[in-house]
Amino acid sequence: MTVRATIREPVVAVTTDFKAEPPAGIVAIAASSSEGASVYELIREDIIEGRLAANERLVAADIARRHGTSTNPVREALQLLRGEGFVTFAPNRGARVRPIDQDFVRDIYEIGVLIEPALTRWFVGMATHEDITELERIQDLIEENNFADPHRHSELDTAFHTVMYQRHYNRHVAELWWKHREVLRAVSRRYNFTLARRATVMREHRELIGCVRAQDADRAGDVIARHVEGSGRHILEQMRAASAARAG
Amino acid sequence: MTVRATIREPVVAVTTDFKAEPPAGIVAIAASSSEGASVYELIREDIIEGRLAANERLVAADIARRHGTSTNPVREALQLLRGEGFVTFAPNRGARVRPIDQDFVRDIYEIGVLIEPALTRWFVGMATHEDITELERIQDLIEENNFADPHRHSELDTAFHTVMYQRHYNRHVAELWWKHREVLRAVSRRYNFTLARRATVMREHRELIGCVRAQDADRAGDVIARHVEGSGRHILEQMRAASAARAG
DNA sequence: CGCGGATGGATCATACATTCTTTGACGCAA
DNA sequence: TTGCGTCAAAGAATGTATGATCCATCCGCG
Repeated sequence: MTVRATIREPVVAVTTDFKAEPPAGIVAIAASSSEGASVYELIREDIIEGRLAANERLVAADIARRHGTSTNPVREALQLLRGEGFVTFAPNRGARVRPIDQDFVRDIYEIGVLIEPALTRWFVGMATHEDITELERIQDLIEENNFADPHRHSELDTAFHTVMYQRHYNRHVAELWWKHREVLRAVSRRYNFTLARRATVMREHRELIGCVRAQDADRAGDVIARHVEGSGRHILEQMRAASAARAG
Repeated sequence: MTVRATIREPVVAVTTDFKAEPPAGIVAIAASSSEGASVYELIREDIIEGRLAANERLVAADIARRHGTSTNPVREALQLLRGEGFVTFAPNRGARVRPIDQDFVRDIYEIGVLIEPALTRWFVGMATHEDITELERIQDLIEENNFADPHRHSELDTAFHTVMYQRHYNRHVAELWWKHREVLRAVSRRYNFTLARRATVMREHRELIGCVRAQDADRAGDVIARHVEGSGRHILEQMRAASAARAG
């Protein structure tokens, strides 16, 4: 939350500095107003981060008061979120938070398993020498960080995949990937990486680079499928563990 | 447009009567109000049907006047459409129609090629004898109609696929499929089926039923991939032909 | 248990303030 | 004359405020 306040100052993008950004062409839905953080973003964050309980009612007037605006922008933000699937509406009964539960996460990562291999296969056929160098550079940074700074890992990991997908001709698929990626990133922020998962991530990234270098698109697709599948399962396991801990 | 006026009367759903409906659990975003046709639906139809030109500006006040409402519901509808990808926004410059062009259609059907095989494979493992009977019944009706009534074919064809996907556990994927299906259906309404395509559709549907009966999930997935791919290419070809005709 | 009012809130209609974009007229300079 | 920058006015987007109306839910009363 407080981080947002500092965002206004011009961030000098050093080449080694990674900030998770949508692949070019995908307009971060972002603020429609001049304000740094739109109501839309605030509500969305609250939902994904779990600050709003599942199925909690979203009363327009309350939200407006809380964020110091009127109901009109709030209602528009809620409609936007509805279109994106984060909020459900019942006629004349207003909006509710769509639960970001295990089913939701499973649904999301399964879509990733279906589409990322296709994106990856395409990338293998389009990769330049510079792309491979960039992938290796990022992977070096990932290993250098070695999960010490979770947030940095998340940014680097996203950058790794963005290098592969950002130029894909199918902007819808790329956008689909990006939206799902954001959700999973937010959810996984709540948990830590197991040692097993850390090792697997490193191995699979290196294996992937090898496939790209060897121009083996099909194997790259398989690796990515395994990678995404494993990532999703890992998050699900963490969620299960956490809910089991809460329960008893 | 005038058709909408009759929608209010209760449609008695005879079993042999097919009306394309979203798979259970998918709330047709539909009206938030009591009105039969919400502003949302009207704008959406206008975009998909091509009545609104690509990149045309969507001025809230105009739309409100045209539909006899105030700007408030219109703005919400536009945000909803933004979330669904039918409308693009530029800060302080309002909304524009996202072009439903060849690239758009290609993007959409490619997503279908990626996800429908997974849905189908799952269905093969879950299909009951009743499901197969239902598929055959629908296919019989399709062949009986034999493309004579294009609208009826569209409804039946959608029903065929809905039988397979409607019970899938991953509601996100099912919803994704449904949304894309609706778009493709609307676009393809503008064109006719070639004779070649008609034959292929029949053959693939029958082949698919055979796979389900034989419990061959992988082959069913392959058939569906080919089926969706072919369907997408067919629409694209029609669009190309039409635009070539316009141009020259 | 069922019914009727009370209440909260959704939905919509207006009206208006503010800010941004666009556009075209105008004037100055090459 | 032509090109270009300036600037004011119009057109819209965006946000605020307020009231009307309708619907869902709750609560007390019979």
